[in-house]
Amino acid sequence: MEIPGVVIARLPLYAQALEALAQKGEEVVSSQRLGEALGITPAQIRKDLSYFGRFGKQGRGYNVAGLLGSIRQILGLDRQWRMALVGVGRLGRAILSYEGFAPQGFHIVHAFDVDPEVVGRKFESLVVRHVRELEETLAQEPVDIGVVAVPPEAAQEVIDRLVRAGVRAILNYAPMTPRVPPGVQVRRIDPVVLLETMTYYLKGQEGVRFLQGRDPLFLR
Amino acid sequence: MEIPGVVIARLPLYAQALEALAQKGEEVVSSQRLGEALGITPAQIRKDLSYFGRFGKQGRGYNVAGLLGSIRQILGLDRQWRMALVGVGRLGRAILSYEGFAPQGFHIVHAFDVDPEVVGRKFESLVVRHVRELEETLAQEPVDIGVVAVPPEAAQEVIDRLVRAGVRAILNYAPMTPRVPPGVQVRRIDPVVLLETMTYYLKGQEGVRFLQGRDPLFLR
DNA sequence: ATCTGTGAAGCACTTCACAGCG
DNA sequence: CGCTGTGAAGTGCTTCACAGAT
Repeated sequence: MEIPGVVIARLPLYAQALEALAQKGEEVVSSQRLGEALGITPAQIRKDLSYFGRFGKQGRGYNVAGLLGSIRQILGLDRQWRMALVGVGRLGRAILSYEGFAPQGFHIVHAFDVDPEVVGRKFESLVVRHVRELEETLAQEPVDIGVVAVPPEAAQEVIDRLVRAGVRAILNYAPMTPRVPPGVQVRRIDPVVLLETMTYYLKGQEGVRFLQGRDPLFLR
Repeated sequence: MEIPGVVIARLPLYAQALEALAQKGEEVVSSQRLGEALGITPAQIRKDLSYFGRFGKQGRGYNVAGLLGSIRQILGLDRQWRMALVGVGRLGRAILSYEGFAPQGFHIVHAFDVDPEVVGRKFESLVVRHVRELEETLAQEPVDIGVVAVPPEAAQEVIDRLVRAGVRAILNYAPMTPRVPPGVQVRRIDPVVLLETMTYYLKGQEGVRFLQGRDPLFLR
């Protein structure tokens, strides 16, 4: 059975909420309560989970730790993931020093740049290599995911090279839309694009405009 | 007429692509070509634009500069937007030094934190105030958008205070889902959540799994 | 001849509503 | 008796296909 992409996109939110519940010591949660925490209908949550199996107990709800474990396994978070960063400017350094990746099993194991000021320097115990060594490095020590933090003009070429080097997932911080072959995953991190989707609703001066229709998945 | 949220979410992508075309000196673009640049069908683009008016010339296409201007106006980007940052740790400082906001009309005009090490210090010519001064500061110099870069445990309270202070849009960098009253816009920036939506497709070991169904809007 | 704008059809996701189980 | 799991119904977005403009 083929699972809607939008369902996969919600699973990490479920996992995040379940982690918070687990940390509070909650052992059981109903689709009702989980839905309230996430602004998602209980029916949606039950339907989503039903794509993957039966995780709940009727009359009781879901075991928090158990469901969290199941979702993590579904998402492939029961292993470590290796990433290569390209672009070690201000943004790239912020990404390198972000402590949120490792606890979820994501590790930046290579960093590349073209700037002679940066190549050879060490950040967070990683020596920056020149981008020209990208293919060679990834051939010897492959990664699962490429993280792109270069200027938008350079991003397409970097992504092409990552893909040719076998990378099948790209986390793209550059403000542009890359072209990639089918089967290569791309996700965009672009705060300005998100801001621009909010100003539309703000501009109605104190107007009472709401988000219409289905919540388009930058859910909250 | 009420416009689907998903349509609003695509407009910034159209604007971004049009800016790139304008910079290349292109004067006219068809829905076909624009769609190819964005991985969106031409019909989708024409339908989206038709919600707001008739911007094209039959037989020719769209004037790049003209359409860009129209979209910017629709999104409310024909003015400046004031933002307040809460949380001036590593992430907050990276946000403060990000040069991508100003060119699109977004300006951080206040920065708040609770850490005595940080309060009173100056970053990018902004003096960090204590969060206890948030309400007073925003009463005197209001902002349109709140940017939240505090630890997840603190985020809900910060967002509550921003909303009570009149902020109706939140850009949330904290890895949690806040509850906000209806009419308040929230957008999430969470690289880990996006990574986790990719690992699902990666884990099928060289498997040929593709994203199914409608592209869930973290489009590329 | 080309490309837009759009009603209508198609399709995918969401919500309903209830059987069934603890 | 509460809550899950799930077919069926409902809804809204996407794509089609073509009239119409240049």
